[in-house]
Amino acid sequence: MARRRQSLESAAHALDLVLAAIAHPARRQILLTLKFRGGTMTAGEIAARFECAWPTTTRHLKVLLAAGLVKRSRRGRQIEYRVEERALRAIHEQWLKYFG
Amino acid sequence: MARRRQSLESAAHALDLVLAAIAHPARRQILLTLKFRGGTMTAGEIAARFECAWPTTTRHLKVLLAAGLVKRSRRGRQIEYRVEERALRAIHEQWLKYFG
DNA sequence: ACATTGATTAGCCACTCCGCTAAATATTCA
DNA sequence: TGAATATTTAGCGGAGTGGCTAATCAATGT
Repeated sequence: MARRRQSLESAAHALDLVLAAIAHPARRQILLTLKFRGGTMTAGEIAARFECAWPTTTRHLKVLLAAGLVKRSRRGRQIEYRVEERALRAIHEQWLKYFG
Repeated sequence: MARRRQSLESAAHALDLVLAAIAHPARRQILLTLKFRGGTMTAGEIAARFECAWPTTTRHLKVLLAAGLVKRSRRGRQIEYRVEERALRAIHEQWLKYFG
């Protein structure tokens, strides 16, 4: 039962991370851009498409990463980010579905 | 076309308000509580169910109100809040549907 | 080894958010 | 009118967010 409680708490925390992540328009835009362009882009490609400075984009990516909304992997000198749409399902599964 | 652009911008802004509103766990809890208890509660009933001080709850309600997620109406000395589930649909209609 | 390219981390600053308490604003009732 | 009740508004303070520039790390090519 303690385990059950803990897993519920983790789930709640996960939802929290996801909803906090998508609360910022720039991060939603990053996810959409990734999705629209085949699901995978390098950090540079992403940064190039946004007005804000590269380090700012990096930080947004870090928030998305912490929420599980993107994964990354190094590819030579570049780092590839791919969108993890699965993580978005928590929004419905853990919250939205309770409403009509 | 100017009108079209403006309406898109308003929609984007509306989505922004909704997502910012539900980013906070207390506000999600308020919406769930409202829903669970028949959709309508007075400010006092809501405040009584939360640990934070009454003015804090009032401010959360204000954020939800600005996002269109609740409506309120005075009922004698009390103020009734009701959940507006319709506003939640923007999440799917204007963003989530673009993902798998 | 060294320079170059790709990306992150460090650190600063302005602003917002969210908790609180105290004061103000309805509305009802005596 | 004045007291009591229900709720909001004002205003403070600490913590977090998000923008920036400068510095750093990692991988490649010469």
